[in-house]
Amino acid sequence: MPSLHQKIRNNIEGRIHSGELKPGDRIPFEHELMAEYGCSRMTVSKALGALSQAGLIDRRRKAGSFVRSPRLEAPLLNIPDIEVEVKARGEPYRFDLLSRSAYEAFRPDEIELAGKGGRILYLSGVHYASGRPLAVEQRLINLTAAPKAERVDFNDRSPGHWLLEAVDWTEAENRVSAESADPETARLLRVPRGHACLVVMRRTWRGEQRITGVRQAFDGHAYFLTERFHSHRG
Amino acid sequence: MPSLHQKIRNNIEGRIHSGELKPGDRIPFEHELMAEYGCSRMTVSKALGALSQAGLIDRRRKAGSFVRSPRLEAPLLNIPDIEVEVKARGEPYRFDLLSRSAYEAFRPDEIELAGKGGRILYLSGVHYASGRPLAVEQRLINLTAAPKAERVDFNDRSPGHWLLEAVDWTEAENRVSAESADPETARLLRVPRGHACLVVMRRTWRGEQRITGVRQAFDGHAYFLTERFHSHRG
DNA sequence: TAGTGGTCTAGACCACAGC
DNA sequence: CTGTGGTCTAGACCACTAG
Repeated sequence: MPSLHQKIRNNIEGRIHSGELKPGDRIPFEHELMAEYGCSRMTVSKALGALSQAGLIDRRRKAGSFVRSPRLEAPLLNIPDIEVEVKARGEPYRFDLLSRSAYEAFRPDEIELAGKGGRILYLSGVHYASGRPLAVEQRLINLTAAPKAERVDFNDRSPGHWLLEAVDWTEAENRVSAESADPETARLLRVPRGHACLVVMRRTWRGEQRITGVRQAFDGHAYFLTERFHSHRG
Repeated sequence: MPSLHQKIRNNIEGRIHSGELKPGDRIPFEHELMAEYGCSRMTVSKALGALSQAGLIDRRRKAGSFVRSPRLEAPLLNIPDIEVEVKARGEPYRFDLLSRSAYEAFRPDEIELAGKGGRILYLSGVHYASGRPLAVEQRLINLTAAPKAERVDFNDRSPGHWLLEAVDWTEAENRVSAESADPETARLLRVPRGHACLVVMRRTWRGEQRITGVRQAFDGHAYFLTERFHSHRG
């Protein structure tokens, strides 16, 4: 259940993205929104403040709040943390662990991750937003690099979220592709077989040592990656 | 004169960046900060909420607020130039123009690009690598921003390649998603209907002015995007 | 269960920009 | 001068979770 200030924010954000409110348009005054939602001014202010911080609106005393033109953003890339992204949208998040096992590296990709004789933690599970499946994840963790992982209960925690907090990393590589959903993935995502999925494969390092490798398959219609950056020429 | 919640935020942010507070450390509880700054809880909450939204801290009920692991910065992002990428792999490149027309902006997305009454150049075509189709492209060019485009023969030149050389840009936004191939796209890419395609939608700006908007659909099995980057913590 | 953050209220004063 | 947003208060109840 989104909070009231989230509702107000989502409502206005939707009207901007739908084109109902265009750059330059004035959005209702705070006191008008107070009346519309029957709430206090602080609540309205929190919603508009968040929109302002997100760069969607421009607020001017005495004049009002106005829809901004697309703004410049710093080129910032991060390892997407699905848990954080879902919660940032004001939706409840859940991770369901499907399987878990620890064993000695055997396949070539496992040996590349943990070295010969190194131990691997394999995890698979599903990320949910508002109770609907968002992504299926398969992950290998190098237990030499992150030994604590073996004692963590991932039944209700996103492994990626835990790793980002628990283990320092120095390098990461994302590979993004599109694939048709195999029957198992389709079942877990609750989409038809063959449905287009956005697949992100990521590897992370700490120095020369590999930490984790993960494959995340998103419903292609429900998720997209966005990056915004500016020219080095200006 | 910074406001009080700004002071609190700046103070904590400084202690994080200076290393006094490290990832995992707990920052003072709200009631402790209330006493320290002699202010109400709402003020403290606003400061910590901003730090949380900025991704610097993680807040957990009953537990407290904790410094998060650092985010990463992108070393460089660029606009992929398919022509350059294909040739860099040592393969012959070809662009086939399918259709071309110039007209006045009509649809909402066209008006967003060129303004009301602005003129648009629409191009569609296929990128080939070693004679095999790699991507289908549909592109709108704002002729106010790039008037020279109207006199260019794109029958054998990649519009993206020409634009990158002819027109300066300051901002760009990429949106990456996965879609099933519609019949027309499938025919052009020579893949089955419903085949998973990697779709890149890109918009570019020069200051406040839009330059171009393009949608490129790649065979999901033949193409992927890769990015590699470093943590600033090392 | 107790303590934390999450949210919200009904006021208030002030700074600033538009009229 | 007036009306707007910017900030702040001193409460309150609720949700979640660590112990």
